[in-house]
Parts: sequence; C-alpha cells; structure tokens
Amino acid sequence: MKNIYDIAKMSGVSIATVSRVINGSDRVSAKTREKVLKVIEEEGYSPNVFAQGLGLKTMHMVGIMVPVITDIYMSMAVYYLEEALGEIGYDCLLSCTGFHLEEKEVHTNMLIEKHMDALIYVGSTYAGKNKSRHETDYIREAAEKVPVFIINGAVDGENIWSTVSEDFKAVHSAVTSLIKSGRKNILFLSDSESYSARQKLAGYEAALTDAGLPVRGEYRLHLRNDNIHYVRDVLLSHRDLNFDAAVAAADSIALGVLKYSRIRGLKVPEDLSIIGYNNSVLAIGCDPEITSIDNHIEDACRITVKRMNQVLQGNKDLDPSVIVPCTLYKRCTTDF
Amino acid sequence: MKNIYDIAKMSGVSIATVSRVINGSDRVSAKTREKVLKVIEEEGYSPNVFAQGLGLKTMHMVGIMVPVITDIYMSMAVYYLEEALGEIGYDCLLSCTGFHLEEKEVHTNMLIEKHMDALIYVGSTYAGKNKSRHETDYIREAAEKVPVFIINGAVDGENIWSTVSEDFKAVHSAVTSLIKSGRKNILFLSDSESYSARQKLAGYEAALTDAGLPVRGEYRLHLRNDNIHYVRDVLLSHRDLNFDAAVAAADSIALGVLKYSRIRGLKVPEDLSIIGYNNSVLAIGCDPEITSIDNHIEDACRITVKRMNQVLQGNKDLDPSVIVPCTLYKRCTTDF
DNA sequence: CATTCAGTTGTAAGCGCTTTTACCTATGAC
DNA sequence: GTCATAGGTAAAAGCGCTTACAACTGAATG
Repeated sequence: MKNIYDIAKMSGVSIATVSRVINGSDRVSAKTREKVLKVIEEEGYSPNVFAQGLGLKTMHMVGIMVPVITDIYMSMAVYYLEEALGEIGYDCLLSCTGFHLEEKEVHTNMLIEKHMDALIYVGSTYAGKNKSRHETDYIREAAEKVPVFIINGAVDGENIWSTVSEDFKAVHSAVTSLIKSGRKNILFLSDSESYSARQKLAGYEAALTDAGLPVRGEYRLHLRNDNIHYVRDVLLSHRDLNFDAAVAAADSIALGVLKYSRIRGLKVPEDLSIIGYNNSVLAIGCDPEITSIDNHIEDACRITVKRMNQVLQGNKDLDPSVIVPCTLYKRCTTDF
Repeated sequence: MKNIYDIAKMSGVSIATVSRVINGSDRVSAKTREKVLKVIEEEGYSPNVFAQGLGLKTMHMVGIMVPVITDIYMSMAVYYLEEALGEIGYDCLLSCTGFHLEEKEVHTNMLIEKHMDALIYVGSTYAGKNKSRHETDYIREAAEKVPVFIINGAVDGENIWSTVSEDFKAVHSAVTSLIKSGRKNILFLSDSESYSARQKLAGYEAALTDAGLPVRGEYRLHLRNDNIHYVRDVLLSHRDLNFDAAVAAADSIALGVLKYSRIRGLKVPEDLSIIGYNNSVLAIGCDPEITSIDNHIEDACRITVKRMNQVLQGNKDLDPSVIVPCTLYKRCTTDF
C-alpha cells in the first residue's frame, strides 16, 4: 500500500503539497496539482482514513440511530438518509437502538467516541414536556459534542436540529373528513409514545373538539406493539366499544383493524372507516386497500441531510426545526 | 478530551502500560491494571479511534452491503446483522448498493478504503456459472484485501465465506406438496436474478420434473420488480395462461397474485393456491393470509457473524459455505 | 535596482495510539 | 553470594496524514 510519501516522491513534490491536492483546499499551482493527481490516479492511491482522521478529526461519517430498522417506515428513512448522505460524501454508521433509554444512551456514546461528524435520530425521541427531563438528556449531552439531527422527534437545545412531519395537521384534517362523512365514534390507535404519535393524537383530539365531539379516553387505544394479530385481538376484546372509524398511527395497525372488521363481519368503509399511516406497501397489499397518510419520509430525510451539510459547513443559523407536510392517499377504506 | 498521556500521568505509569491495559493484552500486574482502570473510569477516558486505528489498522467496523434496505427481507437481515455484530463489539457501516454492478463495485471499493474488518453482502450476488465472470470479480478482488461474507449469494474464492438458505429444497418440497394436492399448472414468479432466485427456480423445476410434469417456460414469470400492482397487472395481461397455483419468490409478489385472484374472481386456495417467500408481515396482513416459506434470515445472520468472528480471530479453516434450512408456514392460500 | 508582496512549496511539529526493544527488579537456583 | 530468569515497565520509533510556519520564487512597485 502506497502512502503519501511515495506519492510525493513520485511526483517530485513534498507531502504537504500532495496533502493539499488531496484536500482540494489551499492554493497549489495548476501544473503541480495536475502532476500530483496523475500520479495518484496511476498508483490508485487513496489516503489512509485513520491517519486522515487523526489529522482532520473526522472521517466523513455520520451515525444514524433508529429504534428498529425492520419497521418499514424506519427502513425507508435509513434508505433515503444513506442515499442523500452518500451523495455528499458521507458514510453512515447504523445503530439500531431499540426503544429503551439506556440502550439509546449507550449507542449514542459509542457513536460519539467514534467521532461521528453528526448524529441523526429517526423517530422515537420524546419531547421534554410531559416526560421526565432525563428522557432526552442524553441527546442534549451528545449535542455538546456533535451536531444532532432529529427526524420526527423533538428535543430542543443548542446544536440540535429537527425535521418534523405535519402529523398534527394531517390527522386533524383526516379526522375532520371522517366526521364530515358522518362518523361519530372514531378510534385512535397507536403503539408508541413517540413525538409523532403524540402529534397524531393531538390532531385527532383537536379535530374532535373542533367539531364539537367529545374526546373519550376509551377511544384512544395505546397498543403494546403493532403486530397485526395483536391489534386485532385487542379490538376483539373491546366488544363493548362502539366505533365506526379508526385512525391508526401506522399501516400495520390499520391492517389489524381491517382483520378485526373481517372477523366481526363489518363492511369497510360503510360500517367502519379505516385510515392508516405512512402509506407503506402494507396499505396497498390488502383488500380493500387502506387510505393512508404519507408523511413523506424521503423529503424529511433529504431536508435533514441538506441541513446537516449546512451546519457542518459552519452555517449554524438555521431554523432549529423545519416542517414537512403530509398527504392523505385516499383508497378504499374511507368513503369521503 | 483526555488522551493516553493524561491517563498515564494520572496513574503514574507510562503510556505503554496504559495501552496494554486498554488492549487487555500483555502482562501488566494486577495492581497496575486496577490503578489504571480506575483512572480511566474516573476520567471517562476512551481512546481516540483514529489513533487506535492507525496503530491497530482496524476500527472494529464491518461494512454491510445490501441492494436496497426498504425490502423487508433485507431490512431484517441488516437488523439481525447489526445486533449480532454489536454483541461482539463491531459497528456496522451500511451501504445500499442498488442492483447495478458498477454501484456495487464503487461501494465495495469505498468500504475497502475505509479499512473495514470484513464485508458482508446480503443477497443479490450472482453465481459465476451462467454469468460473465466479471459479474462477481469485484467481490473476489475485495476478498484479496478483506474477508468477505455473503448471505444468500454464492461466489467462491479465497477469503470468501457464504451462508445460504436451503431455497432449492424448500421450494422443491412446497411445489411437491402443491402437486400432491392436485395442482398441475404451477406458476413460478420472481423479480430477481439473484442466487436465491435461481435456487428457488431450480427447486421448482426439479419438483415438476420429479413428478413427471413438464417444465414450461411460459409458467416461469420473470418480473421487473415486486410492486404489488405491477405483478397483478402482469398476470392480468397473461389471460391465456392457465394456472391453479403460484409460487412467488417474495411475499410482495404473492400479494400481487392475490390481488389478481380477487379481480379474476378466483377462490383461494380452491381455484388458485399461492405460496409466498420470506414469511414477512406482508404474508400476514392480507386476507386470506399467505402460506409462506421462511428462510430464517435471523439464523443466517447470526451464523454469518459467528463465522466472521472466527475468521477474524485467525481461524480460516471453516467450511466455505454453510446451509440454513427453511420452514414452510402453512396458512390459508394453500390446501395441502 | 532594491524592495515588497502575493503566490507556491517545503519543513517539521504534531495528532494519539501501538508495539518493539531494552531495561529494571525481584526471585530462586546453584 | 552470584547469576540466570521472568515478570513488569518505560522509552522511543513508528503509523500516515494535516497544517502552521518558514522559505523561496518571480513579478510589481518605488
């Protein structure tokens, strides 16, 4: 393996000049630059990342933290993040943190020790408001050492930037449509306590209130997970509950509702309207296909990466938070 | 940020001793070790990864290459790989290569330059047999510099180890069951030219042959992608094709077949039996739920990581290839 | 023609760690 | 009492790169 000294010798310049050529930075005369580049090309030389890291204190790598990547939504996020990051020359270190605070903290610290240029969290971060302060402290601490970006989560603080979907508005609008189409008993189902989940819930409750309908706690189902059969069974065990519409915080949950409807012999959307979330393949694979809210994760990812790049280039005067609108894709589980 | 000199000074030893303590290696007296560890603990010191990398020539990082992580199957693979790697102290750099050779090659070379300890490819690698030699050459070249592990792909060569699902057998057995249950016109659908896809196809054809049934080319559908609606439309455009069973190389494709059956008014499984692959959430979300072959990707991942660890510890006397059995999960789209 | 200055390039001092080598100190054998 | 031995530790030489600073060049200025 050739090193910078070899290249310097072969191009008849000093290693400093080679370094300058590599980093494209300083002024090097066109002639010299070309000469060096030619040798680099010929020798297939590429600088040792460790040594480069030692000097630059960066490896052009960003840490991506998702709770669990098997979730379709998360996997899409990682996909688009990886793509966008690759385009601007960053590699990504993936960390599946799970949902437990300690794990997240451990993973975060590991990534910090690895000198990531930035940390990107996808979902599942809790807002400080009705949570103990401690819940998000590890992120604030991380932000003291490395810029932190959050997609669909909210933690405010120095060196923390977020990109959030307009979940409140999307659900508010969807629920309002349900109400206008005659639905009175609308269920809200969620499997998470995430920031997004709470935004969705808030949108649901606000829509009810705005329409003069009561907000009933028993119509807000908090599920342990998004397993389709589990969701179905939970609904089956709530036979007393009378509902003619359901808004789910994820397509998989909506799928569980659909299963339930079939067992109960309910007609969809006549007897029961269903709205899913994320507009994933799950919403399309079933029959009837599920009306679903798309929070445009691709946009959120691209925006996040663009903002990250700006921050990394020294521009810290960005909006701490930026909003991505959602779109409702009407399919066959709603009749509005 | 404290460095090794600080720790050395504070513990009253030399940096060499601190280094030895960190690396757990050489002989350091218990007393000294404890003393140093205490200081390290107190100061929250962690060695600089770049400097460590420079010396050790490794960063305990492995590159994971998947064509596209939004595929449920791939995301599961990445999930389990990340988990298993984390348990033995490796971080993972994720690269979504796409399906094009050039891209894969570029990503591979980038990971090699980054001094990954190993490279793990998931799926989508082609066997050398009926492909131009060039198709897998980049992997062999990579293997000259870093151990390469392949999950459900086959490239043989020095320094290359693979873990493959018993796809041939699984499909052979499934198709045989279909035949025994009276099916005569069995479709095979795949959206890929991957090693796995060809194993599945081979199993399908062998089962037909073994049962004395003809292998008809028009019953082997090669799809451009696994989009549900696209699959459905392809089938709709093949109205002349008479089939009473379909084996799909992925659940999403099976879902497309199910869509088709509904439009054609076919009863499943009476008029049309369907078998999917990967036993993903897609097979469960629909109605009827789809019989699906599970290739136990978790096992494959864990085995791969275990083997990788052995290789990295210097034990190169492993079977170059190891096989993971599959399981058929019978659901409602088959009647055997 | 001496002086200045901008544009280039080289020198050398890190960056923080690993590791070889050599040295020191007990320990026990003779 | 001497010497070999082994365990423990320190000194120092890298690892390959970045970058501050010095030095040199030739053209422009007075």
